[in-house]
Amino acid sequence: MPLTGFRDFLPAACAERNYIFSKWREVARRYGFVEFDGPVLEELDLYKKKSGDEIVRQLYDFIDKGGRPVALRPEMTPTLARIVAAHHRDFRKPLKWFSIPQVFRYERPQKGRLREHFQLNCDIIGEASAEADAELISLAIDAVRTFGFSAKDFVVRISDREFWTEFLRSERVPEEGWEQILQVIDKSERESREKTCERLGTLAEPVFEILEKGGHSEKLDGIIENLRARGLADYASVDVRIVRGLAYYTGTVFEIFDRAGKFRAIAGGGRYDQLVLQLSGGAASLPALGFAMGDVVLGEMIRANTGAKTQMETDAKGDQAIQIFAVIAKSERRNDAIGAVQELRDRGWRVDYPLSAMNIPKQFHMAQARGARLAILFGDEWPQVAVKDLLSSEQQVIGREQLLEHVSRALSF
RNA sequence: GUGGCCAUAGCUCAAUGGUAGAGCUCCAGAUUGUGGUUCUGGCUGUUGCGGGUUCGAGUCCCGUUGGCCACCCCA
Repeated sequence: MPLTGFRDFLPAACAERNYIFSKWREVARRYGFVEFDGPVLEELDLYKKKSGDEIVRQLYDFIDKGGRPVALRPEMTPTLARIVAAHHRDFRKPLKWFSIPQVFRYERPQKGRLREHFQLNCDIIGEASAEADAELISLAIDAVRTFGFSAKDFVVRISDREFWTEFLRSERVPEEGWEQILQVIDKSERESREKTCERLGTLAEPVFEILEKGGHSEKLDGIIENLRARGLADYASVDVRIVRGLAYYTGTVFEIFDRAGKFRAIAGGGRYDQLVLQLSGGAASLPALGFAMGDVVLGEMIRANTGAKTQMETDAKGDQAIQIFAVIAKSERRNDAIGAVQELRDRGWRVDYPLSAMNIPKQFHMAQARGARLAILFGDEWPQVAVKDLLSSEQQVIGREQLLEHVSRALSF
């Protein structure tokens, strides 16, 4: 058994994971994003500095053999900000980078939440305009749409922290108290109105007025208009109840949910215009924004949808299947068979054959179980071989020298 | 970190306190030159672990570990 909250990926599960990753990559590249990666282990301080003790509590951290406090990455953004702070001069702005890191957190596992998961991480760095916000949100939408989901399945709820900080400034709330009030607003959906009112005190009345009237801002209206121009407006709605837990967000924030409300957030992200500046020690000031989409909740959502599930399973099955199986009907033909196997593999076909002597029915059974389309029989026909199409059951005997040509014709459609 | 439910073969699950079973998977054969169907046979269990009650515990009690779920928190 793997450790609590960790997963083994047996071949079928690994093939499904590959399916999700390849869809993510394909969509990110469609948007002009390039892939990067970083270390799984980072200095503990990288997370402590910006996140505070509350998050350190769930960090997977330890002291390494050199006495250094280190932590398995709980998210990708600090690593990205660290890399960008050091290397941004090498790149023309804006940067559009993505990664598919495995991230870790130490806590009790539950539905949609383990101690490790993989996430698609996409970030735009060095662009302050709201066009970047809309571009990133579009990518997030497409990264879900690509699995066969539509606007009736999920929605991205978009908010703006500046909307709230301006409100708090107008209410003359001291800046030290902002973070705490934002957290209360973030939780207001999950808690009773009484409790929220109590925590907000004198701010309760104006805050609830905003929440009930559906507050918005010019920036948010602009993002929705932008998405409308892309034909994606149905996938988005302004919702100022979204605040997000992380302290480093500075502007636009958003989360993606399934419409039925059966799952946790599928993805979340926002603007963090100060983070690169902080991590570079003031050397590089770059506006930035990004989002992360985890494989666990998305996977649950795919498995709960018949169409999406079938698509994933079909793809995963094809990922594991071979194309050709060499049946060795006479043991004296083994060397002739492995010679042909090697030639076919050199041509790029996925080919397998029995590693030990076994009777013919079993070899055909194996060919079929491995998903082979063709079985090539090496036996009494030699120097000819029998090529059987396992789908149509049609079989024909051809000369050995015609094999490569015959196979490429048979498998070309 | 807190709480609820659960724990029997590789998987899904049976077994009024009375000698641990079935289906599927896997392996072999029926069929020594042809897969998907069928039939036959075979393998695997300290019933998660440790105590206790009892003539006797998979079953009841306590502890423990693990899983699932919810809370906390949310990257």
